[in-house]
Amino acid sequence: MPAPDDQHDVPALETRASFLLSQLGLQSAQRFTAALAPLGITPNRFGVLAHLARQEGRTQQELATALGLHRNSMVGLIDDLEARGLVERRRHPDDRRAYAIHLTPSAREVLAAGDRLADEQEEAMLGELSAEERAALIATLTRLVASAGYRAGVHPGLGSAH
Amino acid sequence: MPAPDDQHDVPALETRASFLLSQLGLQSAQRFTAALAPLGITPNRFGVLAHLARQEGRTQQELATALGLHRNSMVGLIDDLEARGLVERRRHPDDRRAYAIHLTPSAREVLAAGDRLADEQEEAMLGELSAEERAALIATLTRLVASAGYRAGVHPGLGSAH
DNA sequence: TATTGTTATACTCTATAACTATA
DNA sequence: TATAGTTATAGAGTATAACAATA
Repeated sequence: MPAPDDQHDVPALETRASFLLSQLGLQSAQRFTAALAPLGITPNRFGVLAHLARQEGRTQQELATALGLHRNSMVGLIDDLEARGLVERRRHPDDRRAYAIHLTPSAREVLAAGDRLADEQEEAMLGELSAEERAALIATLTRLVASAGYRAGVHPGLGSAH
Repeated sequence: MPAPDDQHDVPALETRASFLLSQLGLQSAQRFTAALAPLGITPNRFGVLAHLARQEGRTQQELATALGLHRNSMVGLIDDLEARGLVERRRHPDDRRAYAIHLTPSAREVLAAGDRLADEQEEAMLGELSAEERAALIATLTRLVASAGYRAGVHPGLGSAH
């Protein structure tokens, strides 16, 4: 049988930080998705709740802008969260076109539970590293995020900037 | 106007490595997608070519298994690459059910060009870091990938393991 | 005239099952 | 009976345009 012509002068993807980051980043997202599933929400929904928790009463448009997605997409996200009893659409006091989105007590429980799950995941992913290595990694990653021009805590996966 | 009730005792997503990795990883993937676009391929296709470059003549099934996706999905990928003149489906010498997939000279140019683009992206993303910081980052990420059980160079985004 | 929220539509990806031809 | 490749279909996710109510 003709042996396959092996060639080893090939792009070494696995030694590049950009590839490793992409690999680990997707893995991290997939794990978090699986961890949140029993709570009935996705990382996207969790991100909206977390953002709301910092300032309730925002309009859908404000939330969409803050999270970098289109207001059309926010409709479905809020529909979902409302159907699960995690947010309420109240009338906006100043603008009768807009809703003021508020968290329910149930949402605060979900946020706390998700936070615990994120802690467990952090432990599982970084378990091999020493405290110093963890600190160095987080410091470096934080610098890279800042230099990329992202606002802290805003994940690009929510939408692709409109 | 009623001030929104700010709350700052909230999950600190942005200080967790898992969140930062997810952010940077997706960013890295999006940049690479944009960089490869002028070449007419996506990171997925590039990954198939890169894998093929290490060992030509593989069957679609072997490629699918190696890259962690279903053979059904490989059909479309190979269709695409074949239509663009990047791979050829030759008859397999030992198994008349299977194809032996081979790269074209054009594919080797695409691989080289993509490799250059990946270098440029690495430079753009890590530009702020010193040589020591880069080395430390890559070493740490490599350990994390290994501990996660991935094979080097196999990206989980290609498919979700079947 | 511009903006908030909504709906409808289309397009991409992915997942699944079922079919054929070979083994 | 199992395997390689194919096809068809359905579902999730996302992007775009157009609409009604209000500013």
